[in-house]
Amino acid sequence: MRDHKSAARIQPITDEAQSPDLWRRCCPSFMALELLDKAVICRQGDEGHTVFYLVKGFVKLSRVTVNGDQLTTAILTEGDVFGASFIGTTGTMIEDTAMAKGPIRVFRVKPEEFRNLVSQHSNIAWELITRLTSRQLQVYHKMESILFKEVRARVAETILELAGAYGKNCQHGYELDIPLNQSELADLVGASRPVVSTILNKLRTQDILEYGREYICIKRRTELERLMTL
Amino acid sequence: MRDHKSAARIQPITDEAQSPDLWRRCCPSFMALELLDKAVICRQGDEGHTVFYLVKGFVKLSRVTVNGDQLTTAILTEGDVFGASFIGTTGTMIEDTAMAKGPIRVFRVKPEEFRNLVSQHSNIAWELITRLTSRQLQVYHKMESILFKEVRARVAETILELAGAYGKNCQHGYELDIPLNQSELADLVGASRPVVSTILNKLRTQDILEYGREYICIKRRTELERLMTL
DNA sequence: TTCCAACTGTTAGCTGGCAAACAGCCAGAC
DNA sequence: GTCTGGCTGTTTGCCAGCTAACAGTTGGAA
Repeated sequence: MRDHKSAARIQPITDEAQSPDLWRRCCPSFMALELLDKAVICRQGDEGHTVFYLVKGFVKLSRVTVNGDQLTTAILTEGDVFGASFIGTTGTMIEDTAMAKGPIRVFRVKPEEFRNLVSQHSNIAWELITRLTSRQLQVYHKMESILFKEVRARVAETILELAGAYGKNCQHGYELDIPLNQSELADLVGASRPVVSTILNKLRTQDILEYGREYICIKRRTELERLMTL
Repeated sequence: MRDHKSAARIQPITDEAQSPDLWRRCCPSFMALELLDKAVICRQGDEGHTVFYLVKGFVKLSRVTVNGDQLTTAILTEGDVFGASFIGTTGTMIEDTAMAKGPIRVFRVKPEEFRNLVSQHSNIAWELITRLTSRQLQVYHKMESILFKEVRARVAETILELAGAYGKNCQHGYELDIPLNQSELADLVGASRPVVSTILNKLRTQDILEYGREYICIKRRTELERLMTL
């Protein structure tokens, strides 16, 4: 079984794309923002006349369906782009609410200007393309899991994925860098909160995980990995 | 409810990207292929040292999970790119088998050369970016449906989506251009074949659909649309 | 210090859809 | 023609996970 996820997730960003000067040159409307945890960057339903480039930190993309069901589509990292789905250049609606998880730094520009930037810097264009492609793969993989694995496996998978990309060592083992509570985890996994809660609890009694209100820590990784495959 | 899918799906392709000469200039390995229905273009598990650009026709991307479950990830149209997920430029595995649905025309090049092409033609780069982004949106939407809608609604949705993008008028109403049998539809919907079969049957007796071995035809679109929203 | 809001834990009952299994049907091969 | 393989139609259990509902916890605000 390939684990492209944990491997592919964090790619080094070309320094070029991080340089405010570069952006400023192409984009009159350029602005760098520093935001705090839980800040809402853009909201589902807004007219998408802005492109955001995440320079540092994590952003959660989530949506609410017409029936009020909650779903988290993705957790973004450094180098990801979101906001306007610059499809037709014309005002498309934003599909997901973007919220800072922990403090973040983002660049903000207008879509037309972003297009300029990309057109004039082929390596930024290429980076964007590879990123979009790998996000693509991730989503397909997640769909596969949702369709064919049971919630227990998906919880394990999701936690490992988060740990792989955004984890750091702590005293027990490996702690997630992202503050997530159980409902949020459930939304991310695509399952109901009660089920996720029970699963986590069982994992704790088995000494595989340790967790509290807003953190999760992996104690026995290999066990988790075993669970992942149903 | 927005129907970005049927709307956004078919975008006119810039003629530029269609020109073999242009490709030939950047890509020594360039080759244009004409393939017949059911031809396999690349196979899940292959080393991905080729990029394909679909010039004309439809391509089905599907995969088999470790447990043998079948899943169709996408149906591609003119202008879509597939094959190597040119993430790390290095040999990544291909995740989905690509099969021609009906006769097709594709361009084939090496990933490095494709990168050249894209770097030297910013509007091709941009087109690719917008396409990837809109495919992104579609997948998220599909995930949402899988999680929160029942199979009946998903069947309706899928058929409408296919019709919107790839349909043409026929004597009864609106016929899908793509040859799909029930198992294939089931794989695309993310449901089991028996369930899909029963649903289709019921839709036929309700005079909403007409279908046969490899074709589907919508007779009462508005009814289908009503079903779509559960 | 107490109170409240937001989080976690747990149960009970219901149900959509799955797997398995089989029967009819059709189309092209021979 | 007739045979065979693949497609379609349908039924029967069965169960994972959902909703609803409630109880226990906890941490910060007042």
